[in-house]
Amino acid sequence: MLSNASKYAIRSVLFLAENSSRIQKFGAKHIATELEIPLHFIAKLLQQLAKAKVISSTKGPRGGFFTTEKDLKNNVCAILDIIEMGDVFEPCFMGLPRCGDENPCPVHHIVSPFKEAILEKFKHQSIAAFSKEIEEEGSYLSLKGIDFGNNSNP
Amino acid sequence: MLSNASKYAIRSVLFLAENSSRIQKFGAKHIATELEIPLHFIAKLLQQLAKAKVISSTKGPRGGFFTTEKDLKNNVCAILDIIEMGDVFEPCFMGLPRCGDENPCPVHHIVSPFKEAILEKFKHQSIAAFSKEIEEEGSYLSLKGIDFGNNSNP
DNA sequence: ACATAAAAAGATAAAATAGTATTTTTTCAA
DNA sequence: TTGAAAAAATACTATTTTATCTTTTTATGT
Repeated sequence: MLSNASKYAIRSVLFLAENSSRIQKFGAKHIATELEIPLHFIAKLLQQLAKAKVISSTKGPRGGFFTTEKDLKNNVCAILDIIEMGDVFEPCFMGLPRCGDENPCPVHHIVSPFKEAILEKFKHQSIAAFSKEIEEEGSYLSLKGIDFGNNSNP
Repeated sequence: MLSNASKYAIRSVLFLAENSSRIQKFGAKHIATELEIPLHFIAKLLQQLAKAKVISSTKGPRGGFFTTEKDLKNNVCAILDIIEMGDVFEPCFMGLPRCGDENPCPVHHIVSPFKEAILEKFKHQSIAAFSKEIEEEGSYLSLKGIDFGNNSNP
């Protein structure tokens, strides 16, 4: 549903939202290491996002990527608009050309509410709010180096 | 989430479930036209499915693909097992390597119930039952030639 | 001014997915 | 028993996605 590019981009922006500021920037290398994603791949994505003003960046020594208050007013869809072309959630799960409420595919009534829920979040919830929710919920952008000590895998 | 190959395969099998029998077979060409999918592509997929005994086929004149009572006892996951490699629904929506209930990604609690619902259907509902449901619900495998007469597009 | 750190830009390569074409084999029916 | 219809098998091409590498530009601290 989401391409790797989108997943990487979203996680990176949310990472910046949680950790960066005008005086606390992060290089592509740092982000790549932190989120365990390919350096050059994420670098290009971050550049696209910066160019489109979804995030901010400065060149040179002590430069890097960061988010401003204004950046945080964006939502996840703003990211997807840059990375993907066309609506990611538009196409029918079963591949029917004109699947919709009136002429549904066999799983339309299962897929449709899910799409709405995720779209609601991505479209109407600011990056700032999304980021805050992540903290409150205790969910993760990266599991790097985290050992939850579940003895299921010795 | 599903590849085009999977979507084509599922729709084709459900089409056969609804329309075919031991004495009513369909050639790849017919199915391709009916479901508006590429002929040679679906032909290859149908061959794979027939080889794996998910559907049946006979060569020669009056031959074609069809489903037997036994075939209909399969479920959609049997199709996916042939076409895709690895679990289609396993990977995390956000791309976290070990996302799960204990260490969730930021959208885990939205995605998880959806995956369970669709997996329940694909895993535990027979093709026969799926097909029956399609008839009862009035949902579609193809919208070819169907004009719903909504005046939104004149 | 100069060396350096970092982003920006561009070129290219590898892999996966999607789709096409051709040939061979099987089977039915005349 | 032979011709044709259809699946089966094989080989190939194209496109998209993913990933890497190289060079250029910009800003900063000394």
